[in-house]
Amino acid sequence: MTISDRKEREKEKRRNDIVDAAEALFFSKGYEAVTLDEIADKAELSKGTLYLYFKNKLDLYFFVAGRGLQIMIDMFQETLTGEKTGLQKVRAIGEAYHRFFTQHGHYFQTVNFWDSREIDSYLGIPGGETCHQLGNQALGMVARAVAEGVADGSIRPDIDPAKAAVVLWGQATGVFQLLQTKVEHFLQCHDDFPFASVEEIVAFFFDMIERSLLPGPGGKA
Amino acid sequence: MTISDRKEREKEKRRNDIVDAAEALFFSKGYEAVTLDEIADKAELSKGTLYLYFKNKLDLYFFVAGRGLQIMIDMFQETLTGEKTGLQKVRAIGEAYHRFFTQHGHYFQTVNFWDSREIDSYLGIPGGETCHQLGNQALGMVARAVAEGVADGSIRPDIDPAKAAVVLWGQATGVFQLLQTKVEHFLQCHDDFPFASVEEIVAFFFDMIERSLLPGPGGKA
Amino acid sequence: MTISDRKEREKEKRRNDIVDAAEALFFSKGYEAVTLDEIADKAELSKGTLYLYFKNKLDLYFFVAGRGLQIMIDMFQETLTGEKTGLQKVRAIGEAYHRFFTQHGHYFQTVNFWDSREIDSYLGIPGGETCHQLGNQALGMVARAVAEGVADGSIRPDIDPAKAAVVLWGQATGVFQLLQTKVEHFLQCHDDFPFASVEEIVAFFFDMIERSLLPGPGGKA
Amino acid sequence: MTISDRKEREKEKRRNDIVDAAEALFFSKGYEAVTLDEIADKAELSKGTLYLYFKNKLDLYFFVAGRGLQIMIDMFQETLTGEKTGLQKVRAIGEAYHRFFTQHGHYFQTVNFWDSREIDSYLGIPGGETCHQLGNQALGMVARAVAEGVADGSIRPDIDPAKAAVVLWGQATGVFQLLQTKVEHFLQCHDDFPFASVEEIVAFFFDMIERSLLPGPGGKA
DNA sequence: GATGAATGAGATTTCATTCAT
DNA sequence: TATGAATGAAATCTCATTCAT
Repeated sequence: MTISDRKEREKEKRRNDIVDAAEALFFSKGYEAVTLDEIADKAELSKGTLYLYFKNKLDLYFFVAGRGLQIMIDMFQETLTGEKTGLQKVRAIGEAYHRFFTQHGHYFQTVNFWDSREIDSYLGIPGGETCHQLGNQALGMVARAVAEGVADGSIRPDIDPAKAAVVLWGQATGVFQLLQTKVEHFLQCHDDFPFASVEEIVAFFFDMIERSLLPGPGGKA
Repeated sequence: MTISDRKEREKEKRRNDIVDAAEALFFSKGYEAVTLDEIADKAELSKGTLYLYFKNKLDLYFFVAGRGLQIMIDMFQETLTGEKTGLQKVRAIGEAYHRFFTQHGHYFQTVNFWDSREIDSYLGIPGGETCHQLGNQALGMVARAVAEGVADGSIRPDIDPAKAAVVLWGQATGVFQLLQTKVEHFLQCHDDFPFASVEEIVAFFFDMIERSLLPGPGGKA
Repeated sequence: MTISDRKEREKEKRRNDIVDAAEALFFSKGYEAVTLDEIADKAELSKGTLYLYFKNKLDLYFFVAGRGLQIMIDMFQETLTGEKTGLQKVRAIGEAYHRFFTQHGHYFQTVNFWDSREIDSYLGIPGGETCHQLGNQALGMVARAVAEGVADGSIRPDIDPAKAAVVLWGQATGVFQLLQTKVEHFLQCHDDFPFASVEEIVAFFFDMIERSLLPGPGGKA
Repeated sequence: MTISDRKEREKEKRRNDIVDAAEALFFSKGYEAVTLDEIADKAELSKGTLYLYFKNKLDLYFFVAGRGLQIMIDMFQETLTGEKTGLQKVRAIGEAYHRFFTQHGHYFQTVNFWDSREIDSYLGIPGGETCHQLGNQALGMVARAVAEGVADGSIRPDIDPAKAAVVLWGQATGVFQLLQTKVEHFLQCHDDFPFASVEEIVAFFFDMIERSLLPGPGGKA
């Protein structure tokens, strides 16, 4: 029992060491620029060994993305403690997602990399499956928060939690992605319009979201 | 003059033929799966010749994305004719973007591919520069529509057009991307929540947007 | 004594189990296509354990070949019972070899695999040494039969048994090998010549051999 | 015309250079011990280039075998000039085959390597197809010689040329192969029987063949 | 301009074999 | 003895890109 346990733990540790090495490289050079030889070198292992632990380069990358998703989910979970209305929970998740984006930009990128792939392209790859699970888990948290908000009256009653979760998730991801890839440029080029800071944009985004969820006279006819 | 003009036109035509060939392949197999050999074959040219017209594979892909952006912008422009309030224009652009996504899913994907790249990775590549211009143009159209709305009172006055444009663009793109890559799965897996159809999700999204733009009592303090 | 005997027997049994597993795989997929992982799996052992019983993959294969040689030799021995002239014994061995080829085509192949290797490549490997012994034994049987034939007058007197044994062995092996590897094709492609059945070819071969061994006027000057 | 001709010739030359390099290595170390990197090095080309000219390592090896077969066939053709009876032609081919074996032992080995493979394993590989053609050609020469012998009365009339060709080919190949792989040992180990020299064995073999082909009283009923 | 052969790097994969436990 | 993780070398294959003609 203890022996196989130890083996299991060691195997897990080794896998982790590899992901550590890969992650550092992926973060510093991007997916395409990294070679498996480099990863093997950095992990002080042979290339063949990598293939004992991962199906291929993409699988390895998805494991990094999985880490990112896990960190993100942990941040969500942390933020949900304490008494909160549903709407407050939605906002809390949104802010946690934003903190995740800010504090773990590289992980956000890996998650996005995964997110922008068609499902068929990662189901069947262990790392991809993991991401899939975690992605669903995250979406479920949003949906549950919305449902609570509908139940406790902090969110307007005509909202379908599932629809809302998908839309909220897509919106936030899209906005953050845009900020990540184009932000430098937007803050420079104010030819037509004076562009605001990233923080202002994010604040505006959160305000928009809140408005659209609040109960009020604007209920869809 | 006329000679070099003709040369230029011929060169342009040839470039177009190549993009035609590349586009068909990219659409059917995705960027990575397509080889320049295939493109050269399909264009009935040698591989080396491709490099006379394009800097590299990515450049070629960005030219396809540029076509997509142009189509999208044309759709925007078309929809903006007639008497409309600013809010109606914003909605019209949103709906045109959605039509673009629906009717030109493959182009939407190429545009997204470009969109998810850091600026540095495409400035300096002709195709990338084109995308950059067109992307800015599109964003400008949104900002202008918002500004008009603010001016004509159809959009609440405390909104900054530039911020709003960035946020709106990111939101819509993120939602559509999510629908494109994960939609099949979402429509199947309604374990916790009954997932709605794509149309319902989109409708909900537009409703959210409109709510958040409307003038009303919810004005940010 | 009894303990080490038991150990020995157990070791032998284990070795046999491994050869059983390997044999099945080699027969179905050929030497190169089989991996030691597969063999270990099939034998329900770890890969490392295989190396406690065999020097390497080739050694293991030679053990299979050794089995084949033993079966062949047994078939030779069986066929030599009863009153027979030397020529009849030679023929009997030839027919037994042919039965071996027909009934144990896979073993014939393994034997051939060994046979076509240079001596240096298998001396020093236990399985190879075994094959070597058994091969010599088989050749000796042929030589003895020829010698008997010379003695009893059924084979022409100017024949040297050793030379004849080598030649007969090589001839038969070569013909059978050709039949095994190319037979399907030969029976189809009769463009220039109407190819006969395998049986006819074998019959013709035996007839040739007999003619060349018979005493008669054709004695080499 | 001349341009594409030159290209063709150059391509052929390049292919030949590669085969030259590969041949030298295969001859000195054997198929398995040679790596494609070595071949590329020796040919002063990149490994990728090898794959422009050959499907894989085996294909390359078969091209070497093809050279061997061509040399062999040329030796056959040379020997068939001049007035000869069918039987004399058969013998001449046999002796040429023996010279090929003696003077081009390495080529004989490559040919044998091919010969011992099942047809399915090399059809579909260009080099294998070439070998197949050449092998058939060689066999056809034997069959034709036998047919002539039957026609001119130098070979007994009840012989079927096709059957005889297959059998003769197999016999000779088998005997030579045995001599090549085991000869050193046979000439040493004369425990039971005094082994003769290689030459004597070959002479005996040819004598056997001739006896079995000659017209005479032993005609099969 | 146009060609296509050549490159060189790297992904992917496979495996026999070794070794620490 | 037995294990199975790790190795390291190699085969295979693919491709974007370059370059001599």
